[in-house]
Amino acid sequence: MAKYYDHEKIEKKWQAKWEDAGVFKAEDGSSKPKFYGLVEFPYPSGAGMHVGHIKAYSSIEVIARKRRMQGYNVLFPIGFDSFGLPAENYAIKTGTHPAVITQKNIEHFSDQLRAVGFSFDWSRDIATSNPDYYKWTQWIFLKLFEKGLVFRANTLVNYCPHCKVVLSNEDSQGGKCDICHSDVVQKEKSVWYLRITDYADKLLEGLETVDFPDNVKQQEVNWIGKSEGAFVKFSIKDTDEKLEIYTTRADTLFGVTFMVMAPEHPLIDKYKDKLSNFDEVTRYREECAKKTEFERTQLVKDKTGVKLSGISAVNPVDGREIPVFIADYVMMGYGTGAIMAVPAHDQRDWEFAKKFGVDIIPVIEGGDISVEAYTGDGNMINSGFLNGFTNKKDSIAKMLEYLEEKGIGKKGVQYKMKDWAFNRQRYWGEPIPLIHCPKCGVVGVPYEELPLTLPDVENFEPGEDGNSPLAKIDHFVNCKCPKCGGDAKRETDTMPQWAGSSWYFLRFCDPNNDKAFADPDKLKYWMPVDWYNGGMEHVTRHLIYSRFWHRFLYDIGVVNTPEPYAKRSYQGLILGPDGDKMSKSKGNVVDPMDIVKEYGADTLRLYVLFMGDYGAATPWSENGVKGCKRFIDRFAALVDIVDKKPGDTSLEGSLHKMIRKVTEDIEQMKFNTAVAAMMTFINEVYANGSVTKDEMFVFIKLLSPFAPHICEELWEQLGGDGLVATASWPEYDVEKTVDKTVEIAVQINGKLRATVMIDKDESKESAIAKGKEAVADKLTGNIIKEIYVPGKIVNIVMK
RNA sequence: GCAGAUGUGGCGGAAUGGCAGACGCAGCAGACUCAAAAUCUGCCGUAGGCAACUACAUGUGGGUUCAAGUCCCACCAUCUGCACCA
Repeated sequence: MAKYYDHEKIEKKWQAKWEDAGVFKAEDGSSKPKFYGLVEFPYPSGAGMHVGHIKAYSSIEVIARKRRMQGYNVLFPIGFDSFGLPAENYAIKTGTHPAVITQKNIEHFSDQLRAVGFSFDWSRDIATSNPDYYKWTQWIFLKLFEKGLVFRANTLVNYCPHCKVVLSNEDSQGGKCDICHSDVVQKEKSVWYLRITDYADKLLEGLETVDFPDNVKQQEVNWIGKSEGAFVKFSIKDTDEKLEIYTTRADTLFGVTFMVMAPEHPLIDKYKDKLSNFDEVTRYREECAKKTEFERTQLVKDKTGVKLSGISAVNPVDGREIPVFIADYVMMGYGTGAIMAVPAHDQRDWEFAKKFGVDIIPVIEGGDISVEAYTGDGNMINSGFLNGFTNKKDSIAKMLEYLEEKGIGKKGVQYKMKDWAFNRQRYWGEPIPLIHCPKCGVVGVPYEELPLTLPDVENFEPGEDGNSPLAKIDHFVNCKCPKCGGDAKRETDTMPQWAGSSWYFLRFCDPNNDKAFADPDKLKYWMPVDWYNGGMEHVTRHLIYSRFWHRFLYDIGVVNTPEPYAKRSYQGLILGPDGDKMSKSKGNVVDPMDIVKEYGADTLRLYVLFMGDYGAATPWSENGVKGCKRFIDRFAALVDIVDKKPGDTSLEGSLHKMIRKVTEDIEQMKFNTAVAAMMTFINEVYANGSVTKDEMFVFIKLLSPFAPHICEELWEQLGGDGLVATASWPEYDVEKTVDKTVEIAVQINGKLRATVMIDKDESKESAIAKGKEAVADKLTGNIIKEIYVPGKIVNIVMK
């Protein structure tokens, strides 16, 4: 069909025309209604774009183009998340500065994005590694520091021995380093944290106000992992020490028969002199320290532990003396790092008690505790003042009342989410703007000195001691304390990859501002993001982090909405043609640029949206691509039959049905059925042998968000006004989407027996009569019931 | 273990409780061609039948209903996330 168009030529032609006309430029403060559509900006990797990018961007692309045609002032920006390890690793290997390779990759990526014809507003292009940008990342960090949300702690952290970096929980899911996938180990380190747990409740509450898919919300709720319970203090016999635990079942206190501390619990060293088996305890603790978190949690195995011989605890409600153990099934990182064990009603405690021969006292009636722990509801027994309570809500409330009255316990809340480990011992990231002064402690870099720029270095390799490469740059490290003027040293760690992307959507509102991260009026006009599409893999990372930063900025009064994203959607993975995840090692990676070259950008865009349910993982099919190409060719060839039958109105109903279907399906991200509706229409046009020019204009408009280049070309050929990109979205007439006569099914006892044509307004009686006539020979029994569903079905129930 | 999702032809997938399989791919047959590709036309869930038609079919087993892929109960399988969370 090359006789109709040359895709390479027309794509370049129209991309240039759009650029010249500036049709995708968002207008600040326009009186039109605004629409802010956002896609997750890419990390500009050397490999260039992946088909996954195309799918992720095409959805909001279609919506943005449709919104423009519907009269909205649309902000659809793009930029680059350009700090990160791959550029740095490449720099280590080749000696090229990360800034150089990053710039090259950004240009390459930009060219590719333009070649696909995405309607981004390129005038708002940003890069997180640009000092004009990270100046404001540092500014926000200093605000967090000022408000006490930055703290330093010496703790066990996730550490990747291969990358030589500290990782956040989010970056070490499953015990594997997110960057190199090697095993993460636990290491004692002094690290900077952001107090994201202070925002746990706000992040939970915010979820109730936004339009996110339920599974996305649920995953965030689980990740935050709020649990309500109580902190209870147990005395250690013959000492003044108290051992505090966290429990969600304070009402089972009478069933506590032992306690367990995490092997890392700091109190253990205090008991050194009292312990008769300190050597054994030490050996066990060393054993545990060697294990990775993965080994410790992933392998559900036999309970291990050691009894602390020589000390015992006292049950605060009945004074019973109970043994204390250390065991690695208790984690230092959750609650207080110690638990009260109720073996009768907790399976883990039950297993431990069986193995170590500890008493099991039931306090809730039910189950068979000789077989397993009973975790259901029941009457309280063996529980002093709680005896006779029948539901856990009441018994917990009563126990809490008692604990608070006696001063031995109080209500408490715990989260699974941990504070955000925020420093990396790496070069290619935002320098953390803090100064260590021997006199004043930690002091923030003064705002007027921002950006604190990355100094040039010779060697990008992290130090063997786990120090950042910046630590070797004396002129960077040595500085004066802004408070006292004395000699001081700069923090040499950099921020994690996630910092720059935690607020980039704000910068798009005003990307060139050098007085503020964005002008308040512009923020007020554009925010919140109306529709944000991205990957499921970012739900517990980027999405949480950016919501946290944004909420903080709201609390200090510099942004105007508590939540940054009004609506979130996600795309399903594109799998390789073999149905496996695309990966270089499997050799099943499809390069989108090969598709653009061979079939054209329009075909690629159409295919990624047509290939399947947008939210589901779908394998790539080259034949499917060809099918989309065939459709576009058939579409282009329609010019031959425009007005073949002048004044022909036979397609009117089909046309309005298509407008309706495409208009509605796009809003629900049902792109595959929207495209199918257009394919159905084109089949009808060819069957009809003619299409009017006005019908073609409508068809071109509907297809233009998906396949904009060929649509502009045909629009021009047929003499359309201006650009399709700025034409108005077609309206449909509901009346015209309804057929005057319809074929309905005639069933006997729910089974299809015939079909019959009736008028759309046919009366019930008449429809049933026509139905009966069609199946007259089969009406052999007594008719019990006759059902008519207007325009759908006649069902005759016979005995 | 917990949370969420999914299960429909050879494949990707459609179906506000109302004719299951839209649309696309692949396949088969035909037209055009010296031929192939491209293009066009027709067929295309399974079984039986020349056919009209009939029976069976949406992971399995029950149920509700005039009517179930869709709703309810139980189970199986797969995927994703979290996971000794006290």
